[in-house]
Amino acid sequence: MTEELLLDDFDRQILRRVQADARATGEGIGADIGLSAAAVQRRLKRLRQLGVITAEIALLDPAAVGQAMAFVVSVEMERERADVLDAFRRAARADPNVQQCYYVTGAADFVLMVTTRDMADFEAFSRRLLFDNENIRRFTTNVVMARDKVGLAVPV
Amino acid sequence: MTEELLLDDFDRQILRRVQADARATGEGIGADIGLSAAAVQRRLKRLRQLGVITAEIALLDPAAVGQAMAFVVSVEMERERADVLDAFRRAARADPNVQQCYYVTGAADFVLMVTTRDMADFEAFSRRLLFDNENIRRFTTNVVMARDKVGLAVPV
DNA sequence: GGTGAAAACCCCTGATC
DNA sequence: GATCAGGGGTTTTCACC
Repeated sequence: MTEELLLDDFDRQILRRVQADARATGEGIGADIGLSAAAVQRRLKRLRQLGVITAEIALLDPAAVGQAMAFVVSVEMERERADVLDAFRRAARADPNVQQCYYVTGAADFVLMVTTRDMADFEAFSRRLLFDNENIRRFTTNVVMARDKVGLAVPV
Repeated sequence: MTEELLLDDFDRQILRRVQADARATGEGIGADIGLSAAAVQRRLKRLRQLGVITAEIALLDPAAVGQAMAFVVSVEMERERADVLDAFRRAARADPNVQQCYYVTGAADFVLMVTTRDMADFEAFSRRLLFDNENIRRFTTNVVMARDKVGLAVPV
């Protein structure tokens, strides 16, 4: 289990900041929270090494790169055998149209966030990952009409 | 509508790279795709100005900051009146435990990705946003047991 | 329009206190 | 944690295609 007690208030303020803007400078952050630029950088380095910061990435406007459509797909497997679940996991993980894959409790076994260029692209995707899969009992698709809030930021 | 034709192959390669690592240097990227560091930086600047790159952010390990639990919540509204939908939208957007909120077609009206510290935290959240809301007909919650793939990267 | 090369600038890094 | 010096990355300018 990862420890949370390794973070003090400065760390949390830094994390809040870089969660919104990974390009914020040590000097800018330090000026706001009352730390020198070097101290902020030292803490950032530590937070990366500890694995608290897992990645720093660029977010793209899906429409701008031609990925206009998004879908929420709930998948119910035929039976919950470990090898069957793992096989689906791997396939979902490897599929470029799958943005997110969650293994969940409840009626569904998996919930996927999928982005595609258009409807034809989604049909190709669903055939590839869903229809041609004997182990899937059923799946339901919700078409995303509006992405009201999209982020991976976590309250800290 | 945002145009996609403004991107050439160099742009797409750069986008692919920074989607995985926003701290990649212009020199490193340029070496891989056959461009000078300056050219890469020029293109990155343009991609930011065009809004193709909407943000550069740090991703945190939820467990490391004490946000161990995640939920997929499907919400069905009592009736689809624009003002009712907008009110829910705003509330979801403002809630720190709501990572993502999608307005969708199908049985559900909204799908939310929610993270919380623990079950008590989720109960407080659901009371706050869901139970105390006259306009919600019903909602279903799926507890996330494993985050198999989590990202916002888009195929480009 | 685009690029590559070099200088200036800024930021990060490491050593020292 | 702060300060300062050194190295590296980014940004700008410039000449060129």
